[in-house]
Amino acid sequence: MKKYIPVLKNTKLFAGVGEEELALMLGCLQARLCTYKKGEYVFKQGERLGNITVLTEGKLHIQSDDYWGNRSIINVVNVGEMFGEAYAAPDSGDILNDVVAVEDSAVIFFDVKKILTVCSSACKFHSTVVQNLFFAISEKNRNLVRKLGLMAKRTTREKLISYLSEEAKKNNNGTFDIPFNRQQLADFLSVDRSAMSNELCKMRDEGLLVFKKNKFTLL
Amino acid sequence: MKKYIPVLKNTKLFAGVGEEELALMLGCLQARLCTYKKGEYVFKQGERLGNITVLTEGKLHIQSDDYWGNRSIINVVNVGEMFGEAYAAPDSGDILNDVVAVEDSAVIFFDVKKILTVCSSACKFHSTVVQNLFFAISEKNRNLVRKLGLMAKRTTREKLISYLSEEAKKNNNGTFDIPFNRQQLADFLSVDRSAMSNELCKMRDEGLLVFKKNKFTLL
DNA sequence: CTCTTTTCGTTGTAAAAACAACAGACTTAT
DNA sequence: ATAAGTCTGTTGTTTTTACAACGAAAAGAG
Repeated sequence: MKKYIPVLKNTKLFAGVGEEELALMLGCLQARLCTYKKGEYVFKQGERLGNITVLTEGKLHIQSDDYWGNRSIINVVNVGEMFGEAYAAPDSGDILNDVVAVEDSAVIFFDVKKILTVCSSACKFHSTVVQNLFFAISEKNRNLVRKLGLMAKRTTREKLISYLSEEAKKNNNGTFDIPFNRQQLADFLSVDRSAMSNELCKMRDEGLLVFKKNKFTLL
Repeated sequence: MKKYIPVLKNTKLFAGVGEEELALMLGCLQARLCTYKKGEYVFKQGERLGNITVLTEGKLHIQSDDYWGNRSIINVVNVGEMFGEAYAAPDSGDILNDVVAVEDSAVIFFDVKKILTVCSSACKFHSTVVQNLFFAISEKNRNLVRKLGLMAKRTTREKLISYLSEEAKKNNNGTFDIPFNRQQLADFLSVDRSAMSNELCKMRDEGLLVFKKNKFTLL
């Protein structure tokens, strides 16, 4: 687990905490490391959660499949990002989505109670972490609202334009890579893949954008 | 403002704080009361926010209108509920949605900094409020994910069934009132009103449910 | 390198939603 | 009580999406 300390140091959760303190806190917060092969589930819908988790290696999707097999990708978790923090409160109920590794991944679990309860001695950075946690969850909240704005768009084209514009803005560049293949992008936007592919090509033919595989350029 | 202390006492934000302490905290947290007539805006998209707010009277919608006039209702704020808490972090950026009074309303504003900074003396309940704030924002997070699940549904019928089922569960009763008229429900689900109305009537004719105005019964 | 599997674009058809327009029921204000 | 305005359901048309099926290109395995 030690080897991930440099990763943890750069997370939003542990912002402002030094490597030495971090090493101490790993014990204090009862950190556990688990690894997952591509395709394995970290959590499944309906489970209970008593942990806050940080992805230290790989990539995860937060998603759910409905009765008919339609998949909906809620969010992507990248290295250094946190997940499960919305279930930190004691009466949070079952988790609503699956969390699945889309690459070989490593996850560190922290005991929620240990984080929320101010500890006795060593960890003077404890209160920093609690505040970090609050800010991080606020940010996630804003991102969820942003995604809701995306999902509220009525047509596939509007969804694509909104999504790609945001990605361009995020990268400060009209050219950028998206973290999805076509099927995943369709699942993220909740549309049919072939219809989306069709619409993308129409937009390309109209001169709105160009793309090659996952690299897009807005014109 | 005093007259709203009983309301505040029952909010999730001030859970566990007595009325006397609350009276003190109002000053400590620099509470301000504002009232709004039906239809007035509390916040507009693009503004900055340095407050956490509690609705003490009336009803609000968090919504946004796109370029073509399509309205999307993100959420409803009822008496005793909080809003704006996702912008408590210092670098939260502009707010993404409008907040509008759908009834004559009263809102109490609290200074975010005063809440997050532990105060000197009187307010021994300060840390309670900070933890309440964290739990409340976690819950809102879960609700946003739930709404995303709704929006991910591909057809109007599926959206309706999901929404109405959740409302029934929330009320522990197959018969319940919804807080929307038809146009608002359509805006909440991001579908066309007439198409939705049509679908509702088809579902009624198929014997799935009955309704009269805002009162629905699932069968 | 060859074979297999996955990804992506393309097409045609069927289903669903958006849109527009309108009439009747219900509300609200005067 | 009347008139004006709003809300809701209904219908027909147009647009968009979903679905299914397939071939070519790309990626991965042996």
